[in-house]
Amino acid sequence: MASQTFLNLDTNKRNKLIKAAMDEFSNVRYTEVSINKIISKAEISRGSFYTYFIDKDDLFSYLLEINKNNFFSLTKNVFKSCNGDMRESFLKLFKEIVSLVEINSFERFLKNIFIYFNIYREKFQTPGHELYLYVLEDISSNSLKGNDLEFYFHLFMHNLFIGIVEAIKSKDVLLVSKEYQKKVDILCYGIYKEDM
Amino acid sequence: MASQTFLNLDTNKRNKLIKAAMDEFSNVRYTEVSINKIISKAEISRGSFYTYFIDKDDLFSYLLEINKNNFFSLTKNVFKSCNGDMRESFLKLFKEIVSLVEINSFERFLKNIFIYFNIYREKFQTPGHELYLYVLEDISSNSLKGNDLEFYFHLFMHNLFIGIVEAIKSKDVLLVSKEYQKKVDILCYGIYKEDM
DNA sequence: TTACTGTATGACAATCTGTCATATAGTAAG
DNA sequence: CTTACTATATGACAGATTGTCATACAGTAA
Repeated sequence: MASQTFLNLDTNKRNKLIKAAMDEFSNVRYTEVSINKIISKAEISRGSFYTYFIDKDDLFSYLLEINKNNFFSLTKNVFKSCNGDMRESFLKLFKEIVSLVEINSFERFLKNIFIYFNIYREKFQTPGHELYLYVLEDISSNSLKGNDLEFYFHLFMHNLFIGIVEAIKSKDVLLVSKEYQKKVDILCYGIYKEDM
Repeated sequence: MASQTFLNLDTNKRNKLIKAAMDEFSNVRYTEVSINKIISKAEISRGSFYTYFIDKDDLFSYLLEINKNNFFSLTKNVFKSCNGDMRESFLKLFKEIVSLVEINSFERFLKNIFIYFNIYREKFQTPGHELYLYVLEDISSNSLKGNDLEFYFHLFMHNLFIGIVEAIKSKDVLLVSKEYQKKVDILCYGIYKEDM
């Protein structure tokens, strides 16, 4: 997961590789991402690359890692601005991320994150728990049932991920957005009538 | 998606290829599945393979297709035996599938189905709607809110998939099983207190 | 016998990946 | 200064993979 050698590298050289990798991961499907193309774009030798990273998965997980912080702070801020209400926060998060995707036009990278997340998860740990701890203080659990805040949080977060993928895929963001809201409401209030 | 040429094939020859492909998809990660290995195991030429299928994804989607029916009828039967109750049915489905996985020891294939489902979904349509129509008559919607039965069904189904992946991965089936039940209950009754 | 259609084949070009022996550069010690 | 050591860089190489294509074969209909 990014060798010391890589971290010791001159900033420019390091960024050049990161840039090249981000570009590649943003333009083609994960399966088609070619280390060859990345190293030639970054103008480093094949051998060097393999002293920095073990393989494609390793590189990908590093890219996720360095993008993680943005996501963490976005989440925290949204929760703050919604007074910690789960429903509000996750509705807002969805909107924010969708517009981020539209603006930054690295759909493909996000797509890869979300679509290949399972691959990633097969090898690496998700930072889910870490994220939870990071925003915990900003979540309000007053109006929630039971004692499973972390469980709820992960569930909502997962649902958010799915929603984002759908939004990126379908391009009919409005429809997907409505469906996402429905799902959030189901998670909040359930599908069974109350007098059951 | 399986050319006519392939479908015209002598049954033995066809099954030999299916078997070889199933084996391969059951033993290694999707990314590592090698068409080379499949054709040599099935004793067909490289050229032949490519008159049958376009590429790996195409082959995979065909394998899913021929496994689909088993899943369809399992689902239908479970719904019948649970008098159409969503909660009961999806709890039971989970148990049934988990034990199926244990018995049949083609974990890797199922793993690939579930883990690489997103890849599949990127290219192909899921049979979700078809399945819904197939079991519709056996679903009871009396005690459910609103008018979104199909939406609910997909949501529960998706949740089931996630649960199965987790079960296959973790091997601590008991824990995963409990978490799955929790999720089902959240989908049924929500996380917010009723007097909200 | 001819012509046509459907199917099979494996050599081929174009990749790609991970490794390794070798080279280089920078630094610390004698 | 030079010896020695460590960190880093390199690209050739072996091994594999993929998709294509010209060619061949076989069965059938005219």
